[in-house]
Amino acid sequence: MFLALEERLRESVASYVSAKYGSGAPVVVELPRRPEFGELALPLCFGLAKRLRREPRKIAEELAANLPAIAGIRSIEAAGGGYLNVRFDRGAYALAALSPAAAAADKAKIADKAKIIVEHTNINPNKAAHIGHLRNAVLGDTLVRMLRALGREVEAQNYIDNTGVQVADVAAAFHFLERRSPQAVAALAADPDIAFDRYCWDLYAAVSRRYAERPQSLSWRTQALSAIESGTGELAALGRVVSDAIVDRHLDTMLRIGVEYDVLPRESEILGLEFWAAAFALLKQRKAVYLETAGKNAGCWVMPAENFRDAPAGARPDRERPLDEEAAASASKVIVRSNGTVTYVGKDIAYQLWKFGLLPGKDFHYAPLRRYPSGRQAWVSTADAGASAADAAAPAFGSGAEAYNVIDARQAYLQDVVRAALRLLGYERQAARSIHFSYEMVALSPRCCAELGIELAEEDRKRPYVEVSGRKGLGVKADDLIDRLIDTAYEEVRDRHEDLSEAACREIAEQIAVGALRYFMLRFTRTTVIAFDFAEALAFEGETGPYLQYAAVRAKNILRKFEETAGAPPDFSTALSPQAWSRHLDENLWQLLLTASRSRWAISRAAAAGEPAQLARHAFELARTFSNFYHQYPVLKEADRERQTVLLSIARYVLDELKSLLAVMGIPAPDAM
RNA sequence: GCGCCCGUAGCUCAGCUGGAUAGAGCGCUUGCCUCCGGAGCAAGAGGCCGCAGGUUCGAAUCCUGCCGGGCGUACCA
Repeated sequence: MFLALEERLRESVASYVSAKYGSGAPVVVELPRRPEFGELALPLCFGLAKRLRREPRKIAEELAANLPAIAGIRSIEAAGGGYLNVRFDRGAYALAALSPAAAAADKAKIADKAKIIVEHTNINPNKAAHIGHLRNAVLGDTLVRMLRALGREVEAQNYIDNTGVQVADVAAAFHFLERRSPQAVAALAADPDIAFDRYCWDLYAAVSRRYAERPQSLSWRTQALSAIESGTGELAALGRVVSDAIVDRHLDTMLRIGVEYDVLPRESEILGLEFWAAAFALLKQRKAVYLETAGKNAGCWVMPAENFRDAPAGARPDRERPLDEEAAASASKVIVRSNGTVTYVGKDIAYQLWKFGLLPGKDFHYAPLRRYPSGRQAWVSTADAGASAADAAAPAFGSGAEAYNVIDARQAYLQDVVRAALRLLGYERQAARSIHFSYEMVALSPRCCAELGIELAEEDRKRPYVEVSGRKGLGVKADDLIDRLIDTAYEEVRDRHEDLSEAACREIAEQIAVGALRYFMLRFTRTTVIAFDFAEALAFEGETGPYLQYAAVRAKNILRKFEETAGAPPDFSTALSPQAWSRHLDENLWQLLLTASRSRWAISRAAAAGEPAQLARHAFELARTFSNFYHQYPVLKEADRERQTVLLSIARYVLDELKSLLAVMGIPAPDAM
């Protein structure tokens, strides 16, 4: 609704201005900073002023007087130093916003049908998920939901690095430290009394300590790594048992917060089905990599640094000291190690190529992994063509037109290397559409460390925050945080609802916990380091998920109580005339309705900016405006029937829009709180 | 050293492609239940937007240089 009108305004003004002043510049439309300034503002006269060498205010006045009428817009006036303030025809706008046609018209405008692949979560399957992984999953899942809400086809992929060092370390720990067989570990993983992911969390920290204390035990890692890569032997079997069981736990954890995946491509298949071999052949053929013969990288296949660094120091003429050979070698990126095994970057290059359908003749086989309660089916890659019945039924994964890689900012360097590989292979367009959707880490605040009883090293004590480290076992586990959120919410719900059963309270508490957690992760822009603090994460008041949920509950209550006492409400889309709207639509009501009507605009703006936090902000603004309305307008006590219908229809409309915003953020809308 | 990110109210953060009087939440102070549940509403105090230059009619926003802080720069991912 809002989007359509904004579009119409932009086009109309642009064509008039280009005809009158010959300016082809795109017309920028912004939200006025104060409501008195109208619904939209055009700052274009400032730009015109320069070209025309006239005062912006004068141009604005001229435009305001001469612009042709635009349907749905009541007035355009000059304001301030040269703004054009635009006011809508409120009655007509309200009527249109509430009509089912408005929503349908928005949905019909799907710009692009091409498939988008969003890769997120990507947790090493060797230990329990922690809060950093939650940020990744919430950002990724919200991105998926935003794009889907805008009508795009989106494939959610969760890449499983089941052949890397981290899994090798835990496999080695079971083998060498605990002397357990794959069968014994499988039994451990199946034991309902043992949280296997937590068990591995501790074991991973233990083996890392062991490496630090006795470096010679690092040979365990080497043995495990090569066993896993060849796929044979006890250590390889351990690796499989560990990673499969942990992946299952991760899916459980993520499902708790409403995160689902379409497909889990695994690194074992990148290797086993020779995706990597095919990619390596391409890289060699294009001379994107070469075999280093001297220096510290001797025996490795490397990619020279100038391919992925825009301005290497040696290439800059203003630098007096050019890069010497030693430095050049150390800046190169090793793709294949001297022992012949491939690094993560190499495997990721193969994966990215597959995502864009650039490995001819290569595809995974698939096996069904789990069916979500929502009905969505998750698949996992497999090398085994034997499961052919299911395999044949699997959707066509991969071959996307665009890929978002939700990966934390610390991996920017590796992402640059992967993109450089695409470019070197001649896939310039795909490289440009392989987007590193980066975000800063979640660290632990000093207070949080104190609360967890973590003893900090001397140098860490002075820091503003401490990095989470799986290797050190330092962090807050995702499930622990979710449990605490539920417990805290449960106490609150219990206090407020003596009428509800324990199970009902529990369900509401879970919804509140998810709302609190997801909103917490979304409030921050992607470039902000979150210094995690329990007090902040567990807050349910102010700008929090539960505040938004509470606004929805209040709207539901109004409508429910109305129905209980007065029967079915009228059809709001037809019950009121534009005149009726104009009679009752005061400034507050108008601002509320207007804010609600901007939800789709907010989604597309947040998607375009790649910043889910903007969406969170908008949803909060809507909830806040509604809370004010709730307090100020006693809907059920309203004696004037027509006025009551206006109020009710606004409540209905806000509820619908708020629910759709919550859904895009993956936040449940409880019936009661 | 080089690259990227951050520095805005006591604290935690917004501020969209430069635009109108710099915003929110928490905390603090003060009001508000004859109520559709207060996880709320209203009001108030609180800001050399790190510093210094520059570009511009106009800079929290763009450029340069400093000063703090973080991350990266692995044959880990």
